[in-house]
Amino acid sequence: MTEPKSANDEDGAERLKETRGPGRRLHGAIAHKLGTAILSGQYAPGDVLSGEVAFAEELKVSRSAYREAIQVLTAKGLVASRPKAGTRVLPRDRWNLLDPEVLAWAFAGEPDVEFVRDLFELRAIIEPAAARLAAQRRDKADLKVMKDALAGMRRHTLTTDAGRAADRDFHNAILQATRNHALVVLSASIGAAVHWTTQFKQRSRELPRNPIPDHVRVYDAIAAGEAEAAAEAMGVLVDLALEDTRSSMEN
Amino acid sequence: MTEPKSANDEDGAERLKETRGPGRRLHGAIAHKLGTAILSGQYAPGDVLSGEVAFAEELKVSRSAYREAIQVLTAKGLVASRPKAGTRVLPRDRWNLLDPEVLAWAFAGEPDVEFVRDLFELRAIIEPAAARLAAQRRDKADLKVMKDALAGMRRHTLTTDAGRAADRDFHNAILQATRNHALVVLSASIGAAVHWTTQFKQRSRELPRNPIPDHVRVYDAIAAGEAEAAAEAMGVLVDLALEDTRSSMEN
DNA sequence: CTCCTTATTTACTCCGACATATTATTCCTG
DNA sequence: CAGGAATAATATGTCGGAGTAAATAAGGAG
Repeated sequence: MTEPKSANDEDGAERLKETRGPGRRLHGAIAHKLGTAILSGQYAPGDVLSGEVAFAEELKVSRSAYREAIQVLTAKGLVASRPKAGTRVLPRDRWNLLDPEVLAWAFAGEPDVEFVRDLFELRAIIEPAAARLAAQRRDKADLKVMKDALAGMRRHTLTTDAGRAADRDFHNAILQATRNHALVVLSASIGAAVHWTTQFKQRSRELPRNPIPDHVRVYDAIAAGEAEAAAEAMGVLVDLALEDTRSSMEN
Repeated sequence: MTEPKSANDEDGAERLKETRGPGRRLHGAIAHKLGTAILSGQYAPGDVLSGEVAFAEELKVSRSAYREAIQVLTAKGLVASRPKAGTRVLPRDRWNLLDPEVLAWAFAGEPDVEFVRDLFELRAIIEPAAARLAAQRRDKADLKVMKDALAGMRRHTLTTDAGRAADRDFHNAILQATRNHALVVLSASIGAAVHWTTQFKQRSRELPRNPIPDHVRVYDAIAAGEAEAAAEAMGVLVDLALEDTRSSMEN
């Protein structure tokens, strides 16, 4: 028996260590644990977390580690803490949902259907506009990156991690080609969102449709410098992706 | 002389306390100090900050406070620290520029012209699309909030804080009416950005143009449920705002 | 000479106890 | 009953030391 003698006491601590690895610090693990708990609705907005000392010793960690984790959550707008009042979960609209890490926490459990819809709606706004700008501003280097990414998608298909990475690279390259730093940053968030949703998509079943032609159409329009065509092709692409995801979430 | 005896040593510490107030914790002040330093280019990506102990005692704060500040910066993607290697400033595209606090830091010093342009380009993408959705989904309560905000803008004008707050409320109400949580969250970032840019705008001179009619046009279209008209009116509004800001930044 | 292994050193990481500051609550006074 | 002062609860800030991970340098094998 390598198990701890008092399974009940060490329960929280054990679960914590599972999510620890190289480069993954202790406070990071705590933040992850609390973050997913909040995002999954285990703590509702307005709820107050049990005191610093109590929580720290329940998790078998020092107060410092716990506090640093709380600072992370505070920085992402999930909680706020004041003396005497305790640490409260903030209302949802204060949450930094576009933060890649928060996004990851949101999709750690069962993803919220509503939120996925919202995310796709955001993609449907951003990406066609980005494609339009990319068609106007891309240079040869951008096109090469996109082309390579397309090749990667063809080679690996979206059922593999490598394939999904290539997909992300493709969308990333488009954002990059807009020469707009704000959009590039958004790409990190949207990329993460796409990653989680497509991964979710894979869970239920194989894709019935080949996504490559849609991507090629977008690429061709951008390469030709046809802004409106690029925007339209990207709009179609996002719509189809939404359809696929929706249908796979319903059953 | 109320100055400290050893001006040199306490320099950093003094500057720190200036930014401290009620609700503003020590580590928050440190994060603000370092955040603005990074955003202003005082530390370039790749630079390594002087060690934990050294920095902490230079600022006359405990290592714990310093560490908590670093965790905040880490959470926002500005820095990363590893044993032996030290704490390094990450490349710009890892920065969470859409985080309201990061945005505030970015505009704490002289705003970067390029970045302002990018931000307006993002507004020009998001807000018309948001207006389109709002026209389709708004209810009576949404319209009332917008109407009140418009009244507030008329009463106070954009030269006052109250007027700018009303402006923000108006744009916020539109985002809210989209019923899209992801967009609402973005509004926090964009709202902050608009706040900083308009504040910057005021610095140089009075506004030559009355912004109210543009806003009324948007409101009317949304109230009438005319999606395309709302999108177009909002597009005009953002374009004009960009023009105003651009002209005031050039001199 | 090059590459891999090992040792060392350096800086972050985590700890826990102590002192302080803040504020929600309570209770007292007018 | 209302307002304000005392109280208690809780987070905030401090300190210094032990632990740990990783970059660099030294040493050995091929």
